[in-house]
Amino acid sequence: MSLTFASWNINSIRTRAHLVKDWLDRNPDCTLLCLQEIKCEAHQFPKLFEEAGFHVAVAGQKAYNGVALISRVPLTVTTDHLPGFESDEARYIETELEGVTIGNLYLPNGNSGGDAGFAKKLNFLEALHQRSLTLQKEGRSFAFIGDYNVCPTEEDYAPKALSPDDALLRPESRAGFRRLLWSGLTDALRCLHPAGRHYTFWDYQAGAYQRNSGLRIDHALLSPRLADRLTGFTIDKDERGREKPSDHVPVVVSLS
DNA sequence: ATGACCGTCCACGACGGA
Repeated sequence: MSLTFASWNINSIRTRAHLVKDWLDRNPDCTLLCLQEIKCEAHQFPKLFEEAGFHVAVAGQKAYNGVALISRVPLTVTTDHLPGFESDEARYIETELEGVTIGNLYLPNGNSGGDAGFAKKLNFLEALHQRSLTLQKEGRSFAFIGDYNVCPTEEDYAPKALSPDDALLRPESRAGFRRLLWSGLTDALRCLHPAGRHYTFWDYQAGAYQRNSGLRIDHALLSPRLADRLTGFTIDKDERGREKPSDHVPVVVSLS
């Protein structure tokens, strides 16, 4: 049975609900959309999706962070936080869909809050690694999809788009991402495109999109049996050119 | 060479984002 799901850091769902609804209408094959940075509490999440027949699950908070699921089929939430990541911040929600566990994540950026802020980023990566081991031990097929705030290699950001000591590039951040790969997971984009620059984010400043000065920070990591079903990983770059866009674009995973 | 954006809130400036 085929399955298509997507991820999009929307940078405020209340500001961009119409863009999300338009996108869903133009992508009828996408069963589940994972959102990050909704920047609101559950009760503030726009009602138009449920009014249109979608199923919605929200892990929200005031002003910052927040993740949500919008589904064409009824939703079962397995957890609304990442086990082992001790924090009030709403950064993880997980569902099970057609026998596949899908973890929707928003990793801490790690540039603010000094050493403690960076440690929070590494703690999240380690908790995600533990989640990977747990799910594999349980024999489950799963995907971790979302905004990782990590450029895994030098090929994953435009020259000079970030300062060399940025938290998105730090060796410890990249080691945390590689540890997920070593646990057996497959980077969907690199599975299909082993080389080449494919960005998912362009800063609002300095005409970054027009200059294609972007980053690859939105990723989908797949468990082994799911990776065997991978048929497509699409970056919907055109969304960045719309009126009042998010700074991230949707990424879409297709499985056979 | 430099600066350049955006969304949120006990809102008109500070903070976080990346």
